[in-house]
Amino acid sequence: MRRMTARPGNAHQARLLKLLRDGGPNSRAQLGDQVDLSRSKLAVEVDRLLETGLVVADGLAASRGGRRSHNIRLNPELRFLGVDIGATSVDVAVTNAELETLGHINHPMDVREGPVAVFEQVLAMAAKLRASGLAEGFDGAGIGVPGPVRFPEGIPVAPPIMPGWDGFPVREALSQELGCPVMVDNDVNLMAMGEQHAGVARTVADFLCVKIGTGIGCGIVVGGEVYRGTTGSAGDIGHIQAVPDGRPCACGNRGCLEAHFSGAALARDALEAAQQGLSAELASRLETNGDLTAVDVAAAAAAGDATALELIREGGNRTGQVIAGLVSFFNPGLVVIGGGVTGLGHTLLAAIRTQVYRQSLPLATGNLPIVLGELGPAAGVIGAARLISDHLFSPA
Amino acid sequence: MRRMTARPGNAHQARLLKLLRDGGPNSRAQLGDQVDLSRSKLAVEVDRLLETGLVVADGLAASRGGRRSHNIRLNPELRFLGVDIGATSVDVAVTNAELETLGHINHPMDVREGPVAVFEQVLAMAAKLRASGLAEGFDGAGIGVPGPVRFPEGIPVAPPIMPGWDGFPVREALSQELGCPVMVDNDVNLMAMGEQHAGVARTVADFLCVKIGTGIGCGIVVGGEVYRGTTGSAGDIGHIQAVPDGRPCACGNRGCLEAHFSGAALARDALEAAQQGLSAELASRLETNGDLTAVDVAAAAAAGDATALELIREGGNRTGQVIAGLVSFFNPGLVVIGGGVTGLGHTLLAAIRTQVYRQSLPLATGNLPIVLGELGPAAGVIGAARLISDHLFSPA
DNA sequence: CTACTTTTTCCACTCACAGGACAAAGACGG
DNA sequence: CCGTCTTTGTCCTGTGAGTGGAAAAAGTAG
Repeated sequence: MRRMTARPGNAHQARLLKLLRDGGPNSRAQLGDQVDLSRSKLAVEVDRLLETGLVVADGLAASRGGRRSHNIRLNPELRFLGVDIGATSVDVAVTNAELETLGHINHPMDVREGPVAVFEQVLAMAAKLRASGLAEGFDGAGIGVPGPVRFPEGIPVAPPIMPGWDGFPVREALSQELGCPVMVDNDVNLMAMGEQHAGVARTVADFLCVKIGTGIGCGIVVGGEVYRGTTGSAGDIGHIQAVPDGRPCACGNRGCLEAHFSGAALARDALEAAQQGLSAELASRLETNGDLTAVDVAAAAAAGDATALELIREGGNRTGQVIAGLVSFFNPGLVVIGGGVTGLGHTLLAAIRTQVYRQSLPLATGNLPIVLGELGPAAGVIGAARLISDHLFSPA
Repeated sequence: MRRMTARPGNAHQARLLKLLRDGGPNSRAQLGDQVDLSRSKLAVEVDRLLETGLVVADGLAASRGGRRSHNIRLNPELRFLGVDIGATSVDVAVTNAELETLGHINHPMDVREGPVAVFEQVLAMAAKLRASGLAEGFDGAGIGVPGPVRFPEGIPVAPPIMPGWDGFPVREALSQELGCPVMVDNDVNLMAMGEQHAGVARTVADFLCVKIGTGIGCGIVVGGEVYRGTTGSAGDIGHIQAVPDGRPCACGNRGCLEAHFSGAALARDALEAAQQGLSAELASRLETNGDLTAVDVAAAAAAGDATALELIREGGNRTGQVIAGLVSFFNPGLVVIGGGVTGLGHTLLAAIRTQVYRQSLPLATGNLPIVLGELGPAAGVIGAARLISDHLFSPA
């Protein structure tokens, strides 16, 4: 098919598109219940949307007691590409316009290989998804990168863990290659959008989404909108001091949260423990794999290894301490914990909760859920699809 | 005069009122340059505003080369009352509709005496201002209280330093007494609004406003709007842990920022130092006054007293450390330092700056001014007037 | 006094939208 | 099977907001 290029012509159409995206097929009458428009006006706007091809008829709706109505839905042939570039792997997914994941693949890849190599990989993965019949082309793509982004231009700025990406015109380059509109954002922000769209944060206006992976970041949502800060580096909590005069960090300071707890720090601590003979479990895993990662620590903890549990608990305490500060400051309605270390599960969560509930004031914590993300590795790509759909479903 | 009760009838009128508030008298043509409306539409809306009495004619404008235009301005008889209830004193000011302070008085008062006693004082001060001819009555009042507020209802919730205020219907009670609309907010938020309206933050959309007085709080402005959090306690940074296992705090924890640096903590430390004979300067002041406050420390520091300087420097370091974390998290475009301890001046500022610039990443600090508030004790009352004017100049 | 600007008013025209009337299509009871 | 009721979809007209051009009003500059 020819790719869609139409955009909503006004705010009403944008509203309707978003309702159809979030609510699935709907009759005109049901839409009318949700927007404050006269039936005539609604009919006009729906007709225009049908003309653009963004929306198509979709059979009869269930009867509500009288004349049955015809459903309409977003064009089922629309396809969005969601790309989540992590520090050590790339996730790519295809969704329809309702942001349902149709296919999702993951490939290990070091982001430090630079934008050219990474994009080659991303394009190959996109081609693979296309070849498997899930899409003939893409109507838009959202890209998440593990570092701060100058959002309007879609360009990474001074990303600490992505040497070689600074100033690279990601948005422009990928838009060219994919032949469709592209939006770029920090991967943590996308995770927050993902959990907001389809995960635990569906009903919350103000929340924090802490992602603990190779590094540590935090998505900030204010009034339902992602807050990115003055230079796009908001939520960069990995380098908040967690331990006075603590471990040296790559950033040049000491005691950064990231230096004490993150995928990388955890692997290092586990290796140390294994080598010092503190944990038979970890040592045997080291023997087998030749290396240790956060996954090994999670497995060891699941097997009841005391050292692994202690590592997780201590890391959780550190993280919880920082989050407690953020909770006092930001007073969110929800805190979501996600990222690669979600596998550490409830040991981690319990440690974080303990710190936050102990250190922050009751008014801020009284009704504050602290939960694990619901979507796991899909949060990023769903958030990416959501990002581009928000863009495309806004008036031009 | 009869008090104004009119409100703008639509968003255009609201926009015009705010332009006149912030820009002073303006001709229709000048207003036309700032709003995106046709001349005819503009004329209609201005006429309606003139009819309501909110706006009046104000002579001829300066020539711009052609026909001279007639200025219009907000009714100069409109009066707002700004009230800033601090922990240890009350500020009350009268402004006109352009938020220019016409009179400002301050009275020491302990907020712990409870809402009834405090309001008696506030009403007496308002009466005094009225009696001095500055106002015949008030068209609206903004109230700042030193604790979290459930904003829509204007009711303090669980305020730690204001026993007896929890759940007291401040908005309703004062509205009754003053006979005009009232809005209530946290005093720190009002300080932020004040600096935004008439101080250092005029051009910044996202900034933090740290107020160090008896306690420590932080106003958060996102996209030009004050962010209050889910339960109204956002910005409550006084109980963020600044020193692991540090001093015990009234909140039950240890090492809270407020326990280590605030007006109260500074007075306590100064007293200790004086009694231990570490500072002749402080000891002599203790002799004279029978007590020591932050003001004495400021004076001693200004006189070059090493102990006082050290106290300030250490407090600034602690505060700077916490602010550094907030800067990493929030990535503001500006940090304003204000409150009672502003008298500590550049010694304090230098200590804070050092910590922030050292601990936060360059991307966040690169272009980040950290400055003292410009308005001093007037910030709160101006912010209060701004709060109620924002409310009254919005469509009903 | 003349030519040119700027401001203000006036007016006709467009357009979005509401809301009623009516037709279409089904549910349901008899 | 038929008539009545309910819901849905379409048509149409009235209304009010708003635009933009023309012209009048009131200046400035030379």
